[in-house]
Amino acid sequence: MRWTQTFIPTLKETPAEAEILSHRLLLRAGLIRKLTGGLYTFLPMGLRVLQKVERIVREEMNRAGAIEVLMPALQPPEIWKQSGRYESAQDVFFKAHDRTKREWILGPTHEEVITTLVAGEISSYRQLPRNFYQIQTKFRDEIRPRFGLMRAREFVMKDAYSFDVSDEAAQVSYQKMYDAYVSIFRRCGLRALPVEADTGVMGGQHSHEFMVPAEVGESDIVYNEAGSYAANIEKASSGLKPPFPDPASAEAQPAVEKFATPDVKTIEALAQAPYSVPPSRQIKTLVYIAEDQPILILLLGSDQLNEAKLAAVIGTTTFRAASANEVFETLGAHPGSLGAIGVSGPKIYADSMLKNGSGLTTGANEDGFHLRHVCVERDLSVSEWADLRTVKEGEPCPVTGEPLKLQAAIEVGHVFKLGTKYSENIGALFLDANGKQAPAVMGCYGIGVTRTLQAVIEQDHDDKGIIWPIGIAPFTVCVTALDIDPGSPAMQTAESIYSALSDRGIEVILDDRDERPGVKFKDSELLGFPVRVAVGARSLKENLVEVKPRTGELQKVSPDSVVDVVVAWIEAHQIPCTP
RNA sequence: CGGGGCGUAGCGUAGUCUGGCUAGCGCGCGUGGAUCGGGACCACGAGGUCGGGAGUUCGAAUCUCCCCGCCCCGACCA
Repeated sequence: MRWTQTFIPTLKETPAEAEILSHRLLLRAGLIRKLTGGLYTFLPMGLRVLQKVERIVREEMNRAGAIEVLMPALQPPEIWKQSGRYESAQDVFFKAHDRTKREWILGPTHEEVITTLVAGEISSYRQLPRNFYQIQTKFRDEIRPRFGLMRAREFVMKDAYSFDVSDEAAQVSYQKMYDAYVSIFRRCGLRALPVEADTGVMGGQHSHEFMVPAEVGESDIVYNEAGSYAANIEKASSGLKPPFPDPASAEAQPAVEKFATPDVKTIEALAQAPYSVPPSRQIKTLVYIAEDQPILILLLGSDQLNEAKLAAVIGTTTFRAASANEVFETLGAHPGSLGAIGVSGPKIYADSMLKNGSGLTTGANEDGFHLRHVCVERDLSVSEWADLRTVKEGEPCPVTGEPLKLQAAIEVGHVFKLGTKYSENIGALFLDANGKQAPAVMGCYGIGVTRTLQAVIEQDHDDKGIIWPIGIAPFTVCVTALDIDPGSPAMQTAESIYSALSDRGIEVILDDRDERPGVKFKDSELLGFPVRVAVGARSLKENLVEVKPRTGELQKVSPDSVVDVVVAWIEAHQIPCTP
């Protein structure tokens, strides 16, 4: 490819619309352009990278035995009603209407479509297992598109769906995908960490997310140094023991005592003099409305509620924090003086850290008053104990006991063990060896392809620009001709190096623009080509050209040997298909 | 949806508070010159519904109201 024959609109200045580095570089390097918020055009260089990531995904999916299909982007609402997700997924739908006003859904995901297909085509255990995948554009009405490709209204996703005869078989399919994902991200040069994840709205039983540690990441992961434990913060638990070891001592505690706390509205205020009750000796009482019913959640004052854990415990995702009015209706006091003592109506969920708790302080359900000397088991009627708190950095790992690390990360992939929810609702049933009908056991596996591309940039760049790994760089080598006069030795040499590298199967771009050397060098660094070969009169006088790996040392070699040098460098630095 | 910020040429911006003549600058773009190994230089030039609409005023980029869009923080996800 010749630079002048393609379209690479690089930007010297940073567009105001981009906040994070990877987004800026996507724009500046001329990889993408915005149409409007959350919608982007892939320009030639961006498209090449996208296609390379897709190629790696295809190779690894095929290798893992998955079968490629392509499903419609437009979907009928009926299948969503059938799976039972029509209502719960409302918020993410982009909808379209045809001339008869009939409603259509632009697919945010494809469980319903694939399960409908399988329901019609698969009827025997002899046809299983099967794993279908596609690379498709998904549409989601994001609350807030942001960070360029990171969270867009429309994005390219690889999604795979496995169908198995049993849980055990499904576990095998799951593991194959898990392993394929490890390979895919490794080959993209991404340091993606598999972490235990919450299943959220997918309603699955078991799941891992593939996370790329990055400051701009939208979720937090928790892990230990040894690498034996890693989980999404929503799922993470710690090895922390409740601070109240001895249940017997509770009986020896003094009776509950009410005391005045005028103007105290927060945990922090109660921790100050004259009260001086440390947060870890307070009970935090939260009021939530779950499926229209108020519930109470009790935590240590020093802990934060983890809503994903709460969802798992109460078995629904339709809940929210109660409004100040609802709180008052429920408990007769305003936030700041809330407690669960004497409360009988709402269910009370208590975090395990409160187990055997004594000598605690809580709100009196009377504005301006608190209660002290509270013993949890003695004074409170807890409906259910559970792990409801959010893990904090430095707490002991549940596996090894070493201090946990906390890190922001970008989710690039997610694997779920789904079970039979969709196959049952949509009727993806098969006959087993005994002639008995059973729903296929499913798994689903997603990779944000466009997001992965951006995550690579976010992970590997410097002040000059992008640093692509060889496997997904738009071109592997950039031959920079410092003199483009067709008769000049520099251009002739550049041309012959360009053809020779192309003949060796190397993807090479020849910078044949009528630009000053500085411009060409800056652009090749901004675009992040792994190797640059500069050909100019100055070096050529000594019969030399310059080989400069994007992140390595400049090397002067003869034009005759440059192809071998470059090929050898590539072979030494590319990421192999298998580790 | 709540909170904050912004909208002036392809891009980055000054001017807006405190209304006043042909709306200024840098990059990029065009022509010419000089130069020819790190976004260099000189000259000339093209390019603007000042996000849109309504209003106030002798006069609006500037003040008022309504609308639209974008960016950032929170709830959502690949």
